[in-house]
Amino acid sequence: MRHLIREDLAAGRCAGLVTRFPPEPNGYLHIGHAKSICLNFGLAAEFGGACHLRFDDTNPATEAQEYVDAIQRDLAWLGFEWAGGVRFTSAYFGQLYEWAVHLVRQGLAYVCELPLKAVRDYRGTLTEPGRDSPYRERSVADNLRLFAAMRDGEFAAGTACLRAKIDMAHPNISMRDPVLYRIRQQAHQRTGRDWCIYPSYDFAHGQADAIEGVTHSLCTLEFQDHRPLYDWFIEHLPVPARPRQYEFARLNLSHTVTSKRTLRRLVEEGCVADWDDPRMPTLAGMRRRGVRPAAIRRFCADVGVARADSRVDIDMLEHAVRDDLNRHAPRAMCVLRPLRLIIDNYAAVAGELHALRLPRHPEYPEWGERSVPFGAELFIERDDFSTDASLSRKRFKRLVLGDYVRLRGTFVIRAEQVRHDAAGQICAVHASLVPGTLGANPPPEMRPRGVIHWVSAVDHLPCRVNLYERLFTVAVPDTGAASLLPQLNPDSLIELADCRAEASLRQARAGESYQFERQGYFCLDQAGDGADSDADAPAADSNKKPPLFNRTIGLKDSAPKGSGPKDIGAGKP
RNA sequence: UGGGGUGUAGCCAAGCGGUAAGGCAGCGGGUUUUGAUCCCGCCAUGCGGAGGUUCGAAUCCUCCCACCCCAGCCA
Repeated sequence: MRHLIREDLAAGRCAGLVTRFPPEPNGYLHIGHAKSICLNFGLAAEFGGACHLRFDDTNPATEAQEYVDAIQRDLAWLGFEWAGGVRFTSAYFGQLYEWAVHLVRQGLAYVCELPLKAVRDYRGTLTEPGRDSPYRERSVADNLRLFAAMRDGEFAAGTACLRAKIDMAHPNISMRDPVLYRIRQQAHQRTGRDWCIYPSYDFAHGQADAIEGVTHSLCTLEFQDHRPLYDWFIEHLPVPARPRQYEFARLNLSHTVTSKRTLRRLVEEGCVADWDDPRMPTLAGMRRRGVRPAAIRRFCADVGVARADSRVDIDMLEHAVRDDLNRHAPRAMCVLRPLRLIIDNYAAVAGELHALRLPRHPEYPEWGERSVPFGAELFIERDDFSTDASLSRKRFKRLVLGDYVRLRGTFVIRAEQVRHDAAGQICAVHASLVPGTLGANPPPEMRPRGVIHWVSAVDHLPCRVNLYERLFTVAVPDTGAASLLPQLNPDSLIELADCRAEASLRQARAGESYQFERQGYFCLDQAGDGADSDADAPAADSNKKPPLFNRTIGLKDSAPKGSGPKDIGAGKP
């Protein structure tokens, strides 16, 4: 793509570079759009050009203001600024109409009154040529009069349309007298009732590009067949510029879908809560989930732009998200499934120690420290404790009765005994601190099996946590299936209601990301509209009900198979 | 069996006649008070296939094969 542009610039085919991102406001932006956005805006920035935002709103039947608002929000969030104001194809309806009349005058367009089904029949098939419409040879005068009548609402929808007169036997089907204008007795969200005829994509897109001075109109592969038509209009119309269309492959991602149609199905069939459900690959969903815009931009850069159909492994996206968060998320501790830990020799060993100062980020001391309450009564992860002493140290690097483990940031402890409740469930573990192990290693015989995280049982933030995983279990979802349900991951959302976060998280702001050590990246849930600015977003403790943290993504887990945190545990709640 | 495209590692992707970049995944090792991060190493005698041109071919030519898109008054 770069090569093409450099060539065009070098050959003097255009003075500068102008691109455009042309969404139709009929759905939310998703990760696939992000690729196009990064390409269009990125190229413009790289070549010192401009990129326009233009809503391709030529079909009032499916479009709505809700989407134009959401799209602008997502674009701004992603970090791109469009040149000039927001543009709309609908703003060019007047000019487009005049150009249609121009074609009629040139004898290059005619009003066709064939019913829809007949138009299809006359078009021929992939291997057979089409036949001329019986209305094809109408006089210019008749066509002028009829087209005006169309505009004036004298035809019912579907009874007439304006077609270009090109070649019904053309091997490229999109050149077989394509429709320029069709009748829609429908109010448009921007032009209201001004029009009852609307231009087709083919007739509107290239001309809108020309009006705006777009030099490189980048679109996806499926429009390749339309390029001759795009050029035909530009050649036959007195347009002010000669934009050119270039195509690239759209983004396909494994384990998810990137089609607005299927995304809509997920919402409408209740598979997810809404367009901004954190499991959705929409920009709104990913934002809610805690993905930062930089991660999406990085991912798009990693993926590259080519003309070969491909499907990118979602691992690549997840890597970009983790890599970005690793460098930007402060660390904290949070116990998801609490198990009480009582330290019997606390006073004797720790004395008056009631809090610890731990770094916000182990690699960036300049980020400062946070205070973490510490004491004789803590919570640890249920999955981090086992009474099974036969578990090997290599396989289970956590707390086992009679063995040692490091409490992250503090002492090494030894598990002494367990207490059970009336139902026979483990309800508490008694442990002892190993003296002299605060900031120092114990003698070899007391080597801890590993490091576990913890939270003070008396001073912490009770909270809820939503764990998200891939929406689809299959790498390549069948979007045509009667029901999407069988392909969905039943564990794509796990809601935990009784979690305990360290006290410093009371200061967390909506949308802010943290790494909960040993677990993953989480962010305080935010209103789905993305309107919160950091300044006035509510803090985690500002609400009555326990705050909700969304897991953006788990830490990479290299535990040997069958021994990972998810595979082994003392019990689930 | 019309037209338009595309084939480089498990997945993306550079390469544009001079002897196969990079990333993801995977594997092995080191560091580590996160089974994370970080660091080191391995991972295409091979570029869809077969011929040909050339001192030299993933790059040029020929033929073949596979896959994708097009028959909306959607975009």
